[in-house]
Amino acid sequence: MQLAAHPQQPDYSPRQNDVLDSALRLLVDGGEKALTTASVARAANCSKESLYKWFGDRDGLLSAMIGFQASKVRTFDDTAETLTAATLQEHLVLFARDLLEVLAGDVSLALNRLAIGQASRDGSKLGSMLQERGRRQIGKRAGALLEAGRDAGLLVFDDRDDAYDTLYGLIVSDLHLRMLLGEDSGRIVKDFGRRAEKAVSAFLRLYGSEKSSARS
Amino acid sequence: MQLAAHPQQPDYSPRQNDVLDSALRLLVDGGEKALTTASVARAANCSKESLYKWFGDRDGLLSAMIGFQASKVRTFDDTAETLTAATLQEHLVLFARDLLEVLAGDVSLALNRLAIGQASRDGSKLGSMLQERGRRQIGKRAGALLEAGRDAGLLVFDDRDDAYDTLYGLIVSDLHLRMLLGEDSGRIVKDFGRRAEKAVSAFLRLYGSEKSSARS
DNA sequence: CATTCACAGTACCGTACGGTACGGTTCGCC
DNA sequence: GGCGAACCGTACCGTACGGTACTGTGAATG
Repeated sequence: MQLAAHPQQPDYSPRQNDVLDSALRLLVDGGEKALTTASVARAANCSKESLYKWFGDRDGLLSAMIGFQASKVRTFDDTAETLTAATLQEHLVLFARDLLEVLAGDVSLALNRLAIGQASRDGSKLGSMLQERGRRQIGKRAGALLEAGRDAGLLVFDDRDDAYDTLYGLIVSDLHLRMLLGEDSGRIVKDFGRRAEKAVSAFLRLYGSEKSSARS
Repeated sequence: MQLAAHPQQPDYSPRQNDVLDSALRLLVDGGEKALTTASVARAANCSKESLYKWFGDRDGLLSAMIGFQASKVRTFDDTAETLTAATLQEHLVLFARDLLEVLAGDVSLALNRLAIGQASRDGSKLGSMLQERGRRQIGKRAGALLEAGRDAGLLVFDDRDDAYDTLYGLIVSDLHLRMLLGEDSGRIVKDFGRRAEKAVSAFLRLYGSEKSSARS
């Protein structure tokens, strides 16, 4: 479990990180409407003037929040050992569970709602930022895993992105969107473990070589 | 292509439908921020007072917009004929294409963004409304198709919802979310036909009986 | 001690929006 | 013609928010 080092990026001071933490908390609790500059300043015990000095304007604050949160997601590579059919499946299930946990997280949902809300505005790089630092990053982990599986003769596919797209769809389907829409959490079965296993099982039936016999 | 008759619902007068149309147009063009009561009134050549009389308040207008749009989606059942392996595949591909077209539609994207933006607020039934009238409705069509396929011995599954969930994931994956995030449309391959075929092919490999030989 | 810097706290400004009230106009009805 | 309902256009009100300016304060620096 290693924090991903992001060489680029301005990177903020500890004090500013605290402020961003407060802002994220505020966003999670009350949605975008609750995220006013005044309320952020009050929650973080700082002045509005400092907010504007550090982040430029409100959009700058939002971008900083996304970048800050992204800097905290772990991107650990776990494909050191040589893969067997069993370990490949295990790693895939682990990946699927992690993906579902991340997508279902409070902060992730709040930030995605925020970015989607801003998507209609022209400039707003929030969407692409989230896309780049979120899905792309976790996708790299999956991509490495898939290629390792292919190198071990356990998976068969031409295009890695296609395979990953299929895997993602099998794991998530429209669950993410339903959560974003605020569907009563009671109706969403939180059994991510079972869902992950089923998705991986289906994926292996589609892309597994005959060498990897996956029985449900 | 038959309009679905929705017996329930208040249903608005033609004049009010025109207003809702203008409001949707406004939402599509400028996002939620552009959807002020004043701008709606101006675009629809009506008075704000009438808006408040007809829809109660701003939230009532938003709800009415969703209900209005949902009343326009066609839900035609096309499973009259007896299914063969070829026609089943054909119908599934048609369904997949329609689904993608609907999800990629301007109005659909705008309304989903709106509902997601409001999801953090407590009350806001917008999310469940969209869910109920959108996905549920089109899901009924898919469900009927899947069960017809099973009755014809072409598909094998225990739980219809599980099968539909898989089909949906294979078709859409995270494409919907990426569009909602406003990903540069240039990067999204608009080749829905090809995507639909690949998804259905994978689905048939997973759920098709040996009776239905699907070659890619 | 004097100076400077970073910052909190607060007051302030302009604007924009949700919602309401009112005058004027059209249309149907008696 | 007289009357009322529906409704448009606009003016209006209260409030909330983004952003700026100002004052006070504590800590570092010389």
